[in-house]
Amino acid sequence: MIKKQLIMEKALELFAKQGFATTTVQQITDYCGISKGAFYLSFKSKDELILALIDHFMIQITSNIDYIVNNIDDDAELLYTFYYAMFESFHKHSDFAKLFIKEQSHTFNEEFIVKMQYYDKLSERMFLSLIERLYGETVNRIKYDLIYCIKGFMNTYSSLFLFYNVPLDLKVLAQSLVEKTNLLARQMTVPFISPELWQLMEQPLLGEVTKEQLRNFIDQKVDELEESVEKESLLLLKEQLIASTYPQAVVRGLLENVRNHPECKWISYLLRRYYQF
Amino acid sequence: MIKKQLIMEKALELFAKQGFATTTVQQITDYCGISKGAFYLSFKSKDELILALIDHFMIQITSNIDYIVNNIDDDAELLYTFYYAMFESFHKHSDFAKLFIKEQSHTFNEEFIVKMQYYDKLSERMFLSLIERLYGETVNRIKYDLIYCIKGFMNTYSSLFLFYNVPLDLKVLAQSLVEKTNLLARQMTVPFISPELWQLMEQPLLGEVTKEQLRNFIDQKVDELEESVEKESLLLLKEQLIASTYPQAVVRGLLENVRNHPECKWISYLLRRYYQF
DNA sequence: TTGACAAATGACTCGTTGGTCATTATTATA
DNA sequence: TATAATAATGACCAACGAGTCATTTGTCAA
Repeated sequence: MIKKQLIMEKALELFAKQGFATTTVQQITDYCGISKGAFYLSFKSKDELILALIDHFMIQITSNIDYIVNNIDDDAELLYTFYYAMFESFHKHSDFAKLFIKEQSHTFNEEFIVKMQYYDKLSERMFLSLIERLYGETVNRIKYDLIYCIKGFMNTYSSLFLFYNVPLDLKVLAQSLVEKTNLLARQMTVPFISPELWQLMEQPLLGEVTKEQLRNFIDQKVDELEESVEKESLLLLKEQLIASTYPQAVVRGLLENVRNHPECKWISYLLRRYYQF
Repeated sequence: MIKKQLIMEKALELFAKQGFATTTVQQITDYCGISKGAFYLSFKSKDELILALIDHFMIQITSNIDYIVNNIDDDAELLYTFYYAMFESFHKHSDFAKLFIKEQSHTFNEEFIVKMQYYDKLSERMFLSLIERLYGETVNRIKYDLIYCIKGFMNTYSSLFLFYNVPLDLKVLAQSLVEKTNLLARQMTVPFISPELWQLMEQPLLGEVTKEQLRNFIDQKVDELEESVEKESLLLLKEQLIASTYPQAVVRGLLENVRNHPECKWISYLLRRYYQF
């Protein structure tokens, strides 16, 4: 388990620097100070490694942002905090962000493409719910364009500080993007992306998670965990899924217990969405 | 010469579909109906091929846009026409656009990176001169942010129609982006990219072409060309570089002769910049 | 100390692919 | 037609790198 983490860390460094295809398994294992065979004890293949990396960090980032956004009551702060948290994440995990941007369009591995599309749609959804909450009905006609503008901002501004070594003033960046977004949201009148166009692009729909899937996820995680508050909380949350016995406050508390454990972020995110907290 | 073109066309198709790394030389030659050896009569390596493709199309697109923008007098139309021409180019050369987006970050080949940075800076320059012409002094503090917004728009909106098979209404798209750009240009007050930050990122400066370089370019092109008006015009333009004997009108005329020949677009673009037409 | 089990090693296999070159086909010239 | 020059071919080579597996090393309970 520790070995796996070591490989992921070291590999990420190399991938960010050289790209996935040009980094050999040998390089990774040399850099880790382990043998090539040891690599294949932790990962079935080189592809599985990058898939694991993507999941690991996207889960971390997505669920973190989602939590932050859902715990801000004041709409005036919302957008600012969102941008701030987003770029803070990219900055903190800059190696991952580089990898993610560089490898955005690996055409070969089917599973990889599906995964990327999944997270792309996921973030679009996040943007959309943010927009709807902030501007409500008034932006109905232009909301899909807003999503794309936000995506554009994220893209260009993040590659700016990722690939040039420039100092990064997160506060100004967030402020600046808040202003841009507000200007567009409040005054744009000519949308390009109509609801129909949007639907055309929604083809590979983002499925909802079922109760059974959630239970499986929890079972899996529980096996990997040591005895701890997190593990106990997860087990209780599983009980709750089967037969809801606890009041909402308890469920929220249990989720809070679990939220900060890096291994549980994804599950806690899914559960929060499931319970619509 | 014809063979080279055939290879470029067919290879572009395959690259757009499968990516550069996963397309083998064998696949390319099979698709062209020629032998593997024949490939290496036209290109020294597989890398040289992609470099040639990038140059070929970027020159085409860049010089075309530049020409259009420089031949519009009415500022009211300018931005619209710019966006329209830009996306029309991407649409027309969609295979190239796909390749370009997909391979934006090949870390391995040094020459490739330099080339991409060069064209990136080139387009930034184009955006900047457009912005300065349209909005003048008033946008001085926010002009670099405007560049990045435009880059962001180009990026997200083009991948939208490149990778999803959706119908494309160029007019609405251009209109929509014009509105967005105008809104931002006229009301943005919080820039993120300060002049100093901009300078930090300008490190690999875009060199000016010298008279000698231009003469070399022309000599090279002249050798490749059949007897034609274009060839004669180029020779005269070379004379003019050495000892300027003709009035401006003549030079302009000569450039006009050369402009539409696909092989001469780049030179005509460089000359126009040199003479500041 | 021993022996059973698990973890780790790295030499090796094997498929792939960019690039070469001796040979053959084609065209131009005398 | 003969000869030279040029174009084209595809079998072959060498390098590389993902993944395997027989063997060694380490661990721990009896």
